[in-house]
Amino acid sequence: MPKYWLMKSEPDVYSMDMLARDGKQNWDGVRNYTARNNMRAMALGDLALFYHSSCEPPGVAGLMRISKLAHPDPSQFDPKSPYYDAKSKREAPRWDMVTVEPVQKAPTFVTLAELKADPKLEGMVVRERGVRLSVQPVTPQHFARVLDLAGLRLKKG
DNA sequence: GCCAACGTTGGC
DNA sequence: GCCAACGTTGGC
Repeated sequence: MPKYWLMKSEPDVYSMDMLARDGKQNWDGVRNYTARNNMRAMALGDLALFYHSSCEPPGVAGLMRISKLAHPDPSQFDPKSPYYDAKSKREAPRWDMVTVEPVQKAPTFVTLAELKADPKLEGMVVRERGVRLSVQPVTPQHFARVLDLAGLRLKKG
């Protein structure tokens, strides 16, 4: 059983289009323990919604797949990186990243306002005010509904 | 640009 | 181990 996720990125920094162009990307820079733990709970083949945050409008821009399990994020050891963490030791890395690959850009961008307006998406974490978790779990029901709104269709296995 | 809500840090 | 202060997230 695959699990489902939502992962936020500011599109100015990294967007769904860039992921589609790059083919795969290390999801680095996560510096929140809950978000990190969610990445550690991911399995190969898990699907994630690519969410654009801090932009107008915020919302779901596409679908991606986890292609490499959580492994240490090298930026934590790089003093020149904005994600540098002086307290993290190489023998005990504090921060992980996963590698993601694009599945498909959403034919229809689904805005946060639309997510909030949909009765079927009640309880979805991203809708909650003040919750700023950048890697969050999504229920299978919510996930299927968002794919529907986005015009995304999974190939039948 | 504002600022509420949050997570983290560090003094005690 | 409490909790105030601080820095950050992220919608608006």
